[in-house]
Amino acid sequence: MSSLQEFQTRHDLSMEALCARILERHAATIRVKKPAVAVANLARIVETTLMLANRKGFHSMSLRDLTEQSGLSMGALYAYFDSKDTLLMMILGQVVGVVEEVLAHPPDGLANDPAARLRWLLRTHLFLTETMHPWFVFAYMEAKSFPQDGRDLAVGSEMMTESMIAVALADGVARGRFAVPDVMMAAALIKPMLQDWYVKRAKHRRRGITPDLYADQLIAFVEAAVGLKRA
Amino acid sequence: MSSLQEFQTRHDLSMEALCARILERHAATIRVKKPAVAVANLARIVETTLMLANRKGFHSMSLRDLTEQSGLSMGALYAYFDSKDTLLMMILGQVVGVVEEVLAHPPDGLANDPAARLRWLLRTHLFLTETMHPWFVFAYMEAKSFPQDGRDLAVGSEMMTESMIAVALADGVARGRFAVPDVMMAAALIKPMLQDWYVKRAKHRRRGITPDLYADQLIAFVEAAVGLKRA
DNA sequence: GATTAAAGCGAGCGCCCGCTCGTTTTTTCA
DNA sequence: TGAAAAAACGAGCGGGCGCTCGCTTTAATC
Repeated sequence: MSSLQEFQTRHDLSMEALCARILERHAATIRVKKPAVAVANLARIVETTLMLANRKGFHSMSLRDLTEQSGLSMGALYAYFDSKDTLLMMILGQVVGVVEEVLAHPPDGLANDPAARLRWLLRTHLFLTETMHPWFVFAYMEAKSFPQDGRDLAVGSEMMTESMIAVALADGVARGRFAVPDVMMAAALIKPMLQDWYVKRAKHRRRGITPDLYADQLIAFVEAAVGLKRA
Repeated sequence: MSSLQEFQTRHDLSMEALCARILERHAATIRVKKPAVAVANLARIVETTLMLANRKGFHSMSLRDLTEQSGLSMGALYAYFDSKDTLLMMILGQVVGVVEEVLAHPPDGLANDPAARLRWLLRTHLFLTETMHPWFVFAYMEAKSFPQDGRDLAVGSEMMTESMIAVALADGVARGRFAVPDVMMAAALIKPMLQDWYVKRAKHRRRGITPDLYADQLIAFVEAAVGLKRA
């Protein structure tokens, strides 16, 4: 896997596909029976929520804003969630779920090449957050105001990806490919550079940096930092 | 300058000193005449605001929360600001002002040593954000909900520190000390590692990482990444 | 210790919030 | 085609919001 386009053909992360998953997960509480209707409306709701929340914050977005922008009535909204917090948790849960799915299964053939595995991790993370940009901005920026279980979910997800980086680094050190004094610290330094892609995407865009370009530059920067030696 | 303690003796960033500066800046609108009283109450207001806003978001913090936690009445609060947004801008303005002051004046003797200047920038930024931790968390997390001029202020401040890093890198490249393919990109990658110290301080603390330790490790990581050659 | 200015107080105003629920509209299917 | 089921509607509810202002308390001055 090497380009954003390839990544996006491999994984269906369209709004419809993502909302179909949300519907599955919350079938018990969503009152609308016909899946086609439910998915379409969930898509409208989530799309609008991400737009408004990322513009002025989830808490500052009122449900009246949401009805106006989404075209659904107040009553219709409450057929999909039973409180504003539940709406938040639907979105967050989907983000965490996708991260788990996409990152936890690196392709075969990378098991014996820590440098390639690290490259795959960085690139895949960037392509994932690029594809689901507003979702990740939402999860990152609203984390502070999540209910307790949402906080735990988000922190757990963050720790998981960080430790995947750490494992790749440790493997590289063991095989003599990397020179890293403190593996956990290095992983902790790499993570915010990954996150910066979506947190400050407007800035990077303004500078003409594409996801592929950012990936290349980040990988070069990290490989120099961890002292990569040719195999 | 090499340790956090040294930094803190050099710069008075106590709550009182910072609020005295806020008072100066907003003397025109603050209705309380006696400086001693005004500074003391501003300190209570700002301290409480940072605590509540960093816990659950500035917008979710009500002024009634603020009266309860600060011990001041509603009327007393409005002797210091004329709207909740003004309170926000007071804090933000002080953060931006201090960054300007502290970072814009590197000590003499670093002019001809880009590696030392880069080290000084990284260390000083970390020590500054460590000393004013809640202020920086506030400015970073609430940025999205700033009024337009606040956003511009924050973005400008961020760009300034980033370009100071970029200038040091470019100087190093020109003098043959660094090997960096794209100076602006490298600076853009370094900035989020600086910010991670205060954004995720709880995590680093849990791992026993002190500011001095983080500074050492970050500097080592960055110097490897930019290919530092001995002078 | 009286006078006056400074500081502090907090109930109350109008507004908008999240959410409910009786009603209407649309869809389904014998 | 008409009755039942599903979906959508939106005015209205209690309550908390930012903010004001007439009043009380504290401090300074002679």
